[in-house]
Amino acid sequence: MDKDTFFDKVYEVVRQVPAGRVTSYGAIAEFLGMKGSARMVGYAMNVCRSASPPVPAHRVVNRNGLLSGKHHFPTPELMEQMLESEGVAVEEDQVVDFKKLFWHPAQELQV
DNA sequence: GCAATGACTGGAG
DNA sequence: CCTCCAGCCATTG
Repeated sequence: MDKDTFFDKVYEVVRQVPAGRVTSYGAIAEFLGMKGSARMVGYAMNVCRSASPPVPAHRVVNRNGLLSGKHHFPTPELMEQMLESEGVAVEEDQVVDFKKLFWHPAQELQV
C-alpha cells in the first residue's frame, strides 16, 4: 500500500493505453521523466503479475514493436492473442503498423 | 551498503 | 545488414 513507487506510475500509464493501441517502454520511461531507464519499465512489467489491478502489459512492447515480453506471460501466445483481439495485427511476434498504432502517453493524456 | 539483475535503447563496429 | 557494448536507474538478495 502507499506504493508510490516507480512501478505504480508505470502501471497507471499502461492502463491509460486504449485498446487497439500499443506503446513502448522508452515512451513510458520518457513520460515519467526517466528517459533512458526503459529497463525499469520492463522490470515493472515483470512485477505486474503481483500488481493490482492487472496491467495490460500486452500493449507494451519494445521500441521495435516486438513482443519482447511475451515469454513472461502465462502463455507466450496469450500476448499476441490479446493484441489481435483488440484489433492489433501481430506478425512474427511483431506489431504490424506499430508506429501507426503507437500511443504517446503525454500526447493522449494532454487532450 | 554493495553487487547483481532486468519484458530496453541507441550508438558504434 | 547484423552484432556487440555501454548506459540507464530502481528493486532485490
